[in-house]
Amino acid sequence: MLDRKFIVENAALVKENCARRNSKADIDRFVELEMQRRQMQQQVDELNRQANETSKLIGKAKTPEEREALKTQGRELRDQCTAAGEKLTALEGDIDAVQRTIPNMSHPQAPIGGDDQANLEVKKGKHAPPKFDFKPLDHVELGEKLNLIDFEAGAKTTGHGFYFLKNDAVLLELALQQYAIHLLMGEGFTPTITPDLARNEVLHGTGYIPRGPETQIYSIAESDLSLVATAEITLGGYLADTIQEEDVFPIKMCGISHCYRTEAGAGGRASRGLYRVHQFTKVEMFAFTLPDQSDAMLEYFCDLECRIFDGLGIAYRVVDTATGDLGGPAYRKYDLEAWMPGRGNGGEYGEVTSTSNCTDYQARRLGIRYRKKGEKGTHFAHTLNGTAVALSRAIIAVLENYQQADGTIVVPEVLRKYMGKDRIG
RNA sequence: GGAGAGGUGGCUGAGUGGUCGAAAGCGCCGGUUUGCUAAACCGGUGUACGGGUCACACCGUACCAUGGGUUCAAAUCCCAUCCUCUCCGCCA
Repeated sequence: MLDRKFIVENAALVKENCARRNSKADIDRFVELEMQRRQMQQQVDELNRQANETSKLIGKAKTPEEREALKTQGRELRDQCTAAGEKLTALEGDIDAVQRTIPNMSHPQAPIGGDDQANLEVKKGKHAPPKFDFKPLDHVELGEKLNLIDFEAGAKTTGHGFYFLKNDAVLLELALQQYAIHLLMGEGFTPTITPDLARNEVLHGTGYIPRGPETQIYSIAESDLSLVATAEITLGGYLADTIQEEDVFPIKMCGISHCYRTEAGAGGRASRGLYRVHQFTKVEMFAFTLPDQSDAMLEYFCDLECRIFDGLGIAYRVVDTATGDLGGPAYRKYDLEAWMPGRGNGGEYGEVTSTSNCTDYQARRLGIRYRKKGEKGTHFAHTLNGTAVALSRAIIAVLENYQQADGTIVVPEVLRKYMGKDRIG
């Protein structure tokens, strides 16, 4: 979330930003509520002060009569204070509700536009899309022919959008994980395997909203836990409510988790096969940085994502995400779209990874702060997240790009040592 | 799952109703002393919000796991929840 003081002092800028980001957040209402809250806070403080003063006098009262009179006065003051405090709490609740709908500010260079049509292609990968001298199949057909993916069984046991990976697809998934993790460890990331569930508070902190009408999140009944939609949630929560020393940054972590998404409202969108599923595995990168490090870290994350797909020998393009398509927490976001020969009519790019600089938007709610040497007070860290490999979509890209005329799949060079074979089928 | 113990500042750990934002020690920062380092000694050292200042200083309020309650007054008493530790059971 944004800083309350910042919103009040820069209401015009925040409004303008909301317009660019398709956000209907009511800034005027926020400012009005916030002014009321400040006033009420002062009132509560003042009443508290008087009540405290009175309490101290009771200890020093000389006569029982004086004592009783002071007690009565104290009781009245506390009652007033409680009443004012209740109003204050109510105001804070209202403010929070509005505040959390206000998106992050946007990078000045992020393309301005209402949706993904306005995304700006900024680069292409090293490899060109493959040319086939046969009609390429899509991953669903390939998965079925080679007995790699079983959607029917997934639907039977769990429901639409679930699947079993089988046989060499299992090795492929594990190989992709290993490939990504080894690469990231070589870059100084601390690898983790995170919990797949998180407290709702942590979800909120990272900008995810469980139990809303359009939530993407599965909640666990009778608890304050939800299944995570990405390890970004748990990794972001890792340093929640801590104050770090300035010199620990940047902190680079990565985490493997399962990711669960309800995909509410996604009906009708391109969603055949593994592309849009309710559960997949992902290797996620995450960084905590100082404010002046986050721009460079975003470029670095993007570069790593490119290296991972260049290494796999898969064609892709990178787009700079338009303001209207940024979501809540991101200040700037790059998506990497890999070439998927089985998609659309004769192949299309499909999003496989995404990296965002969330500046202090998540850190503020999560309470991730740092202290500068020789300075009073604290500052909020910046957080960034990026997909190293989303396994479901990476598997689509590998299967479709590496299919051969004889129906087999060649295993990308970099995965062979992890798979122990160079061909599927 | 059962029984017990406990959650206090960066850490260890006192504190059982007002004089407590909280002793003491450690750590950390500054200083004195000193060939250097160490030791010793002196001083300082939480966070947030608001007021105040050019900026400091300073003032107010809140915070001793979390949420309620009792009381004029709660770290301290009561209730609930969460978490940690030990033992037993169970289990991968």
